[in-house]
Amino acid sequence: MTEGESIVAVSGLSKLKTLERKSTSDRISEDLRQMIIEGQLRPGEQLAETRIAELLDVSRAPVREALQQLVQQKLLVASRNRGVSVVTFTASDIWEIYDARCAIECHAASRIIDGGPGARARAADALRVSLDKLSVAVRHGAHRKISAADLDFHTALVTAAGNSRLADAYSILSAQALACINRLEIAVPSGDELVDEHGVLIDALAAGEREALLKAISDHLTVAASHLTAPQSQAGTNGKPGRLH
Amino acid sequence: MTEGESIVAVSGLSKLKTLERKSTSDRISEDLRQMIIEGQLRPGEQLAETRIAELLDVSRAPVREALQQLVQQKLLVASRNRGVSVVTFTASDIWEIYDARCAIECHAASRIIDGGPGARARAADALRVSLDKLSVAVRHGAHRKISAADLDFHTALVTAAGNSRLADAYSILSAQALACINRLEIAVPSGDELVDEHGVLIDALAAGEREALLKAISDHLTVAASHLTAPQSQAGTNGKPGRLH
DNA sequence: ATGCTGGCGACGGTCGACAATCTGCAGTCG
DNA sequence: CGACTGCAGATTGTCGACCGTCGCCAGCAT
Repeated sequence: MTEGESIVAVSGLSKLKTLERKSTSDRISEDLRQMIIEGQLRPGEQLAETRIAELLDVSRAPVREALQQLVQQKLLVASRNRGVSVVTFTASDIWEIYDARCAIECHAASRIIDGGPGARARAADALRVSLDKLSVAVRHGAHRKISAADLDFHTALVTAAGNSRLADAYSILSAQALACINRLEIAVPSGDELVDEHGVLIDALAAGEREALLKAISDHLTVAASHLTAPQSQAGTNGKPGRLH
Repeated sequence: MTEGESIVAVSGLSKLKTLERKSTSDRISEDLRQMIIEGQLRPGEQLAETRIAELLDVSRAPVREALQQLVQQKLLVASRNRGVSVVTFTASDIWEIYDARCAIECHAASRIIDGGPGARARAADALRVSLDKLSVAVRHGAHRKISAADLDFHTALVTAAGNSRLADAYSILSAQALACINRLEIAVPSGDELVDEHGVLIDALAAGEREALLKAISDHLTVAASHLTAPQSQAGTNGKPGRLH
């Protein structure tokens, strides 16, 4: 009160400020989301409310809310009176996801450039931090870590545009893309190549080269989608059809 | 079975195929959504689960699910242990919504043009149908009808791109935009002008003029956002701040 | 007079139980 | 022998009730 500083802050008690401020349903939702994204749940697998509830030793109500959240995030699909099951992605789903990502990322990048040199520099700095984490993950070698860092980079790009609604829409697409990637254990073409590709994006952004940046993002996503839709390395060049898993 | 035609279809019973296939929570959600969109609920108004439940003579469970859906659609905001309240839009919210709409609509338009002359023609036809409805609404004169028809036109544009995820993301933005428009009973600058502006979009689309189309969409949305954020006609030219309602 | 503390009312979060619905299989009729 | 009908099991949809938490306000101490 007296100096604009809370008494909690000056007495060093701020560390216990957050004592589990999450509802049960949110925790369940986040845990399940992570399991789906990391591919620990098979596509099409039925998730019975009762089973999850007694597995977690909670009532069905919070489980139900959690499942509903994930349905709205398009990670689960619900059938009336038949419960929910883990989403199954077709090749056209993947194209949709990456096309939508392209829409949001390109617009975000364009808006950052519109923001002037200062905004460009700030965004580039933030992206460099994400890129460092990505390169660390690449060196470490864990698939899940790499893909997560990859998507974090792109999320950072969208976040830098400062439009929370764009970021919200992107987070849904990001989760779906991660689920796709992690389900088919595709080795990234080359870890270093992945880092380089993202580095190119940062350079174009920092330089303010709009057209080059937009094309780089678009190409980057198109290539990624291609790898996901023709993964078996010898399955031929069938573009659209083919169900994954 | 025998000829690929269901016996239901050939016996003319298809009309009763859908007999109220909606869950209670979905009906509640849609009704509330409509009320919020049409501005029948004041911004910031508290919505107590108990009150709604006994008002509709149902249990709290389906009401709770409906409210959660609307929270995820960003039409309600939830505070822990304090229930939900109708969303309040600030001027920066409006800019966010219209910026995000611009991202999705421009990308959709671009993809339609990518689809070639056939796709352009189909999309233009669909949009002309929406434009007819809009002009009818304009002649009829009801504000709510006009704004709804306006958004339907843009939704048709996004739908024509054939990306369901893009369409889903757009529907959330569309609802928010409608809520903004209907809350402040802005008379559209001129009904005919509104129709003309959309007609220009169709022409550019049919002609396949990508750059002109993208610019037209962007300008169209920017102008609309400007009208929403400086509505009082004498409130000065303060761009960003200012809380609506 | 001002700030803290305790009680009070209200609301959401969670729970266990009942009812409606769907799926699969067995039984039966043509 | 095939197809329709009815039953059984399981799961979801819905309900009423309890408990913890939050915001407000009166009362008290300073």
